[in-house]
Amino acid sequence: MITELYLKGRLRHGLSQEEAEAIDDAIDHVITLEPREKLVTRGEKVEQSYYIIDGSMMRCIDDARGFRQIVGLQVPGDWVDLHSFPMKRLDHDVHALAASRLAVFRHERLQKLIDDRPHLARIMWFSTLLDAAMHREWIFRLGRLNAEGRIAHLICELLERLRLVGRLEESSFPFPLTQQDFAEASGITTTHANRTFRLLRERGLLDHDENTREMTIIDEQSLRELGEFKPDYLYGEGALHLNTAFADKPA
Amino acid sequence: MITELYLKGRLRHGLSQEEAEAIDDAIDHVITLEPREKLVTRGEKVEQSYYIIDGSMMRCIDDARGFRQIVGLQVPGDWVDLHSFPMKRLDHDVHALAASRLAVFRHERLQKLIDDRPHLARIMWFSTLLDAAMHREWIFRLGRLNAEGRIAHLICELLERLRLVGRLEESSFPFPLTQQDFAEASGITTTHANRTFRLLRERGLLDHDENTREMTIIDEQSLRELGEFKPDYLYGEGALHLNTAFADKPA
DNA sequence: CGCTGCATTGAAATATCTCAATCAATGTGG
DNA sequence: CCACATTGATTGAGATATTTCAATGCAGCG
Repeated sequence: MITELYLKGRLRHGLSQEEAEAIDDAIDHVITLEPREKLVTRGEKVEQSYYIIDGSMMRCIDDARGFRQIVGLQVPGDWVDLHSFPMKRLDHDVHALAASRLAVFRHERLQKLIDDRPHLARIMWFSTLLDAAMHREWIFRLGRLNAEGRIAHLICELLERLRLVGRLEESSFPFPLTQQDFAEASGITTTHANRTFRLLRERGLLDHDENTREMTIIDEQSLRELGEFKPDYLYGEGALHLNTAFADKPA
Repeated sequence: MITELYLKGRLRHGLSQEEAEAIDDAIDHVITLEPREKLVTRGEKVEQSYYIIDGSMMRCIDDARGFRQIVGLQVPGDWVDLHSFPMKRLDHDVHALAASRLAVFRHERLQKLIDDRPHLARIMWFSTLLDAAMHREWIFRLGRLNAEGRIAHLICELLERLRLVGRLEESSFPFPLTQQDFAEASGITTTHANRTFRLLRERGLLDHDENTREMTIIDEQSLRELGEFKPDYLYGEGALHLNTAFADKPA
């Protein structure tokens, strides 16, 4: 199954086998992207949405001087821009981070998919609401935390999301973000992001391999405290058993 | 019509008369709130959603020390927490700002409403996506703008949203936010918000009546430049010959 | 080799926060 | 009517966080 990670750890049990297959069948084709390749430009009219099979993407808005604010990061199992299906255009750009493989869904095809299956329409609605919940948490992160907290929170979020879809091996941080990316996602300068990482290193919360350039998370618990990270917003349900809205009626 | 402002200036033309009436008919009852009254608490399980007939609301997340981050503001014509319909609980608190009148929709009733009318389901999906677009713009606002820009941007957004639903008379700012509220929505301290307002006043962009405590917007154009405000993310009709998603198929 | 991209550091400038205090308007109880 | 508490706006002075600008180092790569 190409879309096997969709909502994994969240509502996967709310999808019947038949529905899951119907989603897979609705794929138009699969594309691959180079690292950092641009996929969609703000304002463009779009006719299809993308689902991440493998890789990672970012969504960003540029300021007047051309500096970038990352407004969202997407991992395997996420739709990059499902909201463009109802909206028909995006209010932000979309780029690949790592080399990525995406499933392309034409909106026309999605329309048919949900015409036949109202339950799938609500599943898809639900996944765009998870994005919105993450947006709100990012507003909190930028509005209330200092540089250390912002970076700690972001790391915790990514760890948790990768864990949910089973893409987290060991404790090394498997996400292709440079310090500049962290800065652009955290509303701080690259210089300051660098100094912040040094602080986190000095406190023994994480480490950075000089050679492989890979980050290792040493003390996730302390990072959570520093970033005031509570993962409930990633589930849309708090405890999985609370959400019976969709689990009740698989198909 | 109680919900006559719903999506006004946006997709109102995408709603047929019959659909608009069906929404009104789905109202369970109407409640009123005192200024600053709390409506929903983060994490609570909810069985209904609220639509603002009159008044204004805020959505907020508290930090570890109990300080508040406002993550969203709602005006007449908005749903406060439509996302709780698919999500079943909220990741943030909801409070009234001004005295408000809300229409209450039981989820059960909403379910019936959209079971019969898939087009309405998509309309409601669309309105939660508008919220998400505003969230993204707030991430940009907090991440890339300084205090002046953040406040200017917020003022511009509220002016534009009130204009869209026809609730903007003259140039005075008709929104019951204190300087502390502005601070809590902008990731700055109240003290600094105060100094920022003084700056904006000294530059002649706005004014503040000592007696009535009312703010007057003098130079909206300059505020837009300062806040790098581009209203496209609000998906208003004016900017939106592109959005034909729902206009195509009113019922 | 000499690129290029990314990480790193220093020093000075600036934005913002913290804490403490004052003021004006409003509302309350007596 | 006054005394008093409350709320929101305002200000000052010093501390701190973050930015800016400029420079260096290091690794991979053609």
